[in-house]
Amino acid sequence: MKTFSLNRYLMTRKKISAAVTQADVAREAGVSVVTVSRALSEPTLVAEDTRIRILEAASRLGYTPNLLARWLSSRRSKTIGVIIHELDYAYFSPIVGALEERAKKEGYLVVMSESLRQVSIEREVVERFKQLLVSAVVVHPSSSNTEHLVNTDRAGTPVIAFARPWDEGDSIGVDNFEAGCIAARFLLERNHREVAIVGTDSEENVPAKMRVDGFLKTISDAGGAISVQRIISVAGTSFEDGCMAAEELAGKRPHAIFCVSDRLAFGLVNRLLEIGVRVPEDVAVIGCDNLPQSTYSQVPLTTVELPVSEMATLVTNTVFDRIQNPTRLPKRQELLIPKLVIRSSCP
Amino acid sequence: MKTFSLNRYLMTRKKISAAVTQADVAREAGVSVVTVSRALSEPTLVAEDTRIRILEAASRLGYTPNLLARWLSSRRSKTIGVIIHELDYAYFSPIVGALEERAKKEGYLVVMSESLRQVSIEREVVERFKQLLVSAVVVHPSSSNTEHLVNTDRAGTPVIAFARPWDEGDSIGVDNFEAGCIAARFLLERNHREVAIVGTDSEENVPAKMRVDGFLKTISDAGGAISVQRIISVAGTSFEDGCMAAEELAGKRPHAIFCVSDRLAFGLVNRLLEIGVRVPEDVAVIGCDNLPQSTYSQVPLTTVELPVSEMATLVTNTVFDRIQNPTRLPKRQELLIPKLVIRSSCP
DNA sequence: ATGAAAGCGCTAACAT
DNA sequence: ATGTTAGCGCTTTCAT
Repeated sequence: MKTFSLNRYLMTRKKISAAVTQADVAREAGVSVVTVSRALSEPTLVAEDTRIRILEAASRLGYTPNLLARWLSSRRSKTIGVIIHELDYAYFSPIVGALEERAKKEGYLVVMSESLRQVSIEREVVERFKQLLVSAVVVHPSSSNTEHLVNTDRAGTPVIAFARPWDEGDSIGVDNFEAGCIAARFLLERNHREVAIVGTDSEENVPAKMRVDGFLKTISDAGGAISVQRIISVAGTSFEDGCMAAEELAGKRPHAIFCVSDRLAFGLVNRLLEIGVRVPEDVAVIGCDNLPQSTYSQVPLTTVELPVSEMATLVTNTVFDRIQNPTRLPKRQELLIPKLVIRSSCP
Repeated sequence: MKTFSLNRYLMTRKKISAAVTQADVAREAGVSVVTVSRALSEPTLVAEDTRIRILEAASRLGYTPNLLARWLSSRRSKTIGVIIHELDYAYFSPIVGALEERAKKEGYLVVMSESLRQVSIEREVVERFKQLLVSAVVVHPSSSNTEHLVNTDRAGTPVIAFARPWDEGDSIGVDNFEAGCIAARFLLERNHREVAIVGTDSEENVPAKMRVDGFLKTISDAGGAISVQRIISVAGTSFEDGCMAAEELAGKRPHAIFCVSDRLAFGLVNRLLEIGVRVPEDVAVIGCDNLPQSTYSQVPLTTVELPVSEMATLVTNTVFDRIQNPTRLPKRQELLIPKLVIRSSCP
């Protein structure tokens, strides 16, 4: 009794239902398993007529490939692991979208996970991705601690960072310093005299710091044409944090306020209006990110737009370059330039 | 020469780096592979001291489990496939969040994919999930065509639908008819005489239709206290669709407008304001969904809130009930009741 | 162009 | 409590 039929025999006895395998198809088509495998993966290696016979047999039996088996024997899974900060941070979604679209074409699966901006979680997720033998990791780093990313990359799994520049590997970043400069230049241009900044305490939020730095630099370069009345630091960059900032600023008002993120600006504007401070009549507000909601937030937001769709394309291309062409050599380092979007909050 | 060492020998020659396997750990710890496997998966089956020895050996060698192998031999992958409409539809994110949290605890991986509201894509994704041997599929169905879901469920992979009721399987739905009733009752209460509805053409959007039906039913039950001046149908439920609706409604204005989705309402309000129609002074607007942005949209939106966090809990529990307890018997059918949230767009 | 043999790294079934 | 044996379903040599 051959192994194969013994197997089937046992299954029948135990009423285990098993999926149709390449072995079944092979028998049905009168060829060997290898030929079936090839007909499916490397069609050119199989004669036209055998291939057709196999494909027919496969569909007749309702064959479904087993990805786990496929991936295990080829020693890597056709998956791309993506790590984002949070799901409802709409900002990244075009990036994942572009990646998914390309992945679908190339037969890859995208596996997505949230880090909630915690390195510890990020590390765990990366670990899990490795166990899955992902072909590449795409990550929006949540801190400057990137040892685990460097190690993973060195160990042979390409890691591509986005949004936040990363010196030691492929990175499609944004020039956050320049973002701050752009905001400041605009306020100078519009002749706002006294301004305030709403930034964040969070040690790990380097991008936010860079934005503040760029802003301050531009202002100091302008030599006293404008003065920074206050710099407020709130705990995070959420809507609620923005509300808190409003409380602090309601008293002696600057002419304009620069928020290091749009969400912060949404909260700020919301609370200011509640308190009875008009935007932009009493105080102008400028944000940074250009989230989709910025168009129709309470007061449509003037903001510095991050070039997300450009990032989406670059990230996607870089990922597949690395997968298909595993030369370890030059790391890709992009630093995209943001651009101003003028709406009513700071006309 | 044992297979094992031959293997290593070849790898060395060819400079292939391979991961540390249980076999390596077994040798290091002086036990068999099975014992290693057990020490890792079923610790109670292994003596305290051997277990410790194995764990030490594992960490000394830097062992990482291979999920593909694990899943292949156990004939199912510890993954949960999730299908949502679109990534930037913030609405579902608490559901995925709750699922991920629980999944992490139980050692499962969440694999997420977008259907873009197309059945064809939904079908493809389900197919791919099956090939992955997912333990369960969680889906926000994009149409009433659910054959593929029924089949998958029957074939032994539990399928749990959310947001949209689904008769033939587990479903954690929302009472969309009641949502429409709630909106209508509120308008009646506030004595709006002439109202309009912004709905959608899209054949497949049954939830939207139900909302309209509930709305109309309540109004006709009220016997002429209120009249529906117009029912506008736009192509989808996006911001842009809402803008189009505004164009049509700007002329002869109703007292209040019910939009079957918040995004529609955002677009509507945005365009109305641009045209010079004030909300709520000239016309009141009520939406449906209660997206996070509704709090700080141009005019904070009065809307009918879908009980998302309740859904999140129910979905998560149902999923793991099914996974851990694969009795085919009674399907879970929940229909959650929405509730009104009053903000300024319709005070 | 096709096939036979040998694994991929792990778990399950059955001993002991 | 531990080991032996036999796969999981596929791909990858290496022959033919």
